[in-house]
Amino acid sequence: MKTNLKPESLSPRDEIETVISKIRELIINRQLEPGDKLPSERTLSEKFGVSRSQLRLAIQKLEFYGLVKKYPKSGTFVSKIGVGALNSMMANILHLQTPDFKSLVETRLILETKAVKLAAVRRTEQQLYQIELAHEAYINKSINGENAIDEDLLFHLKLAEASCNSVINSLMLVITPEIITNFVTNKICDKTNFSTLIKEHQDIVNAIKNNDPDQATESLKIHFNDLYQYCRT
Amino acid sequence: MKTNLKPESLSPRDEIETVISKIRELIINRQLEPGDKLPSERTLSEKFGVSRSQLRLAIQKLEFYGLVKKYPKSGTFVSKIGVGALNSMMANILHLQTPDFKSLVETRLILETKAVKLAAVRRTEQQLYQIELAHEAYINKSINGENAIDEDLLFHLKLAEASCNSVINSLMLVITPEIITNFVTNKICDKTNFSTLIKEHQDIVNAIKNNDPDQATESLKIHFNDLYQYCRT
DNA sequence: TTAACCAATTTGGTTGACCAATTATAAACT
DNA sequence: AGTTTATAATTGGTCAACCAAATTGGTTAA
Repeated sequence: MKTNLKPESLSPRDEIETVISKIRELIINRQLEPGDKLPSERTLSEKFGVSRSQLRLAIQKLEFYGLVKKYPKSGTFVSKIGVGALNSMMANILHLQTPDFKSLVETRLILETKAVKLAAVRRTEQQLYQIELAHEAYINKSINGENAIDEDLLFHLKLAEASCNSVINSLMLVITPEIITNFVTNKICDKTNFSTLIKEHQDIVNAIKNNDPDQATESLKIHFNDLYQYCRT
Repeated sequence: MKTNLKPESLSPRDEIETVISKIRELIINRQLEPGDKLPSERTLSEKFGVSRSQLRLAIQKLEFYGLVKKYPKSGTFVSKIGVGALNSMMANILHLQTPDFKSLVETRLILETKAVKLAAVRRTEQQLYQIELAHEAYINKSINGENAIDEDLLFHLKLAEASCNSVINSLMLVITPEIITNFVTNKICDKTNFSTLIKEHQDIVNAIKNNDPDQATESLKIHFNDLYQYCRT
């Protein structure tokens, strides 16, 4: 039987969620409306019974999801979003699960498929050169029989850059490393031989060079065929 | 003529970028290899001439993009990604522009189009019910002539949830509020009358209900026709 | 009455000191 | 000599005090 001497003590992580829950209740109870200025950090930390640093972390998280907006030395304001949406989004944030590998891969496929399509239309000469450079580096490393996973990653990052869509590029930057690190453990790559992979890369490069978005999309789908299969299982 | 008495003083934002640049140089010069443990925060802050809090913020940013991994009370470690990729990603992070509105909308279209397609296949009965509930709320608010932008947003968030892809759902949560707030200023919505919008929503709901992914995709494209046009301009 | 200015207060941002968990080191016992 | 245990040093995490910018309210001069 646990004595549980300190029932009020929570881990910092839980404290952050507690703060978000409390702020959510304030909004639900209409004590805090969209557009309103939040009470000062000191006031809220005292009101919620947490330290100011923990409260700041909670607000930082809310700001990351765009639910509040901070103005330095001035105050923090609730975003001008409807109460229902605010409520739902906060519930989502509170229940956020750590992303599963399959969702990561699936999302990567979606984003990169669109990225190469856009790249074929929008790429600058400079970006095309960067892609070709990365492609050559991949070839040189690969023909020596060495593992060229680094060069492969770099090649795909350059594809995302050439989409000329800053959001796609950012999102790819966020989800790619997580995929790479899990890749090593899940052993999904190195199924085919390197010469096939080189040719698949070359097809993508050519399509982008020729400003052919449909061909670029098709070439990428072929290249990612294994990944597509994986997502269906 | 400016006297510039404190040439070394930078804004905190710039200090963070300075720290990332310095860490990047360490990696380029092979003084820090993938998988290595970084020097302690105190050591690095002294070495770089910044306060520990600023250094922590820089490392927090690197961790967000998956370039380093923190283990509490133990140390911070460089992710096991190739040097070339690390270098390129850090350069990307340093040059990250604040996302432009068109990229945001374009990415939202990509993600939500795929989300409804997946939702039509994977949605649970509970998720379908949530979507229908949000749809009815939208109708009830809309037929009174009131602005139902909140209910509309909620409806679309439920669609993303029903995709059963945690990453898509998270990304939608991140980019949606930013779009909404800019929507008000850019005045892209309220072009069509509410009865048309209700029917478009209804078509999406029906397609998801009937587990028809292609129809769901098509219905959403019709609904987002104005947005597609906007992205092409 | 109005506008401009100034001081006091409030704000988020920043810092150096402290904390507990972890790890490295060395001593001690078998 | 090898293993275990005790101890000291190092680590990232946390906190309360401090800082400068921004706001606010009142006062004064036009």
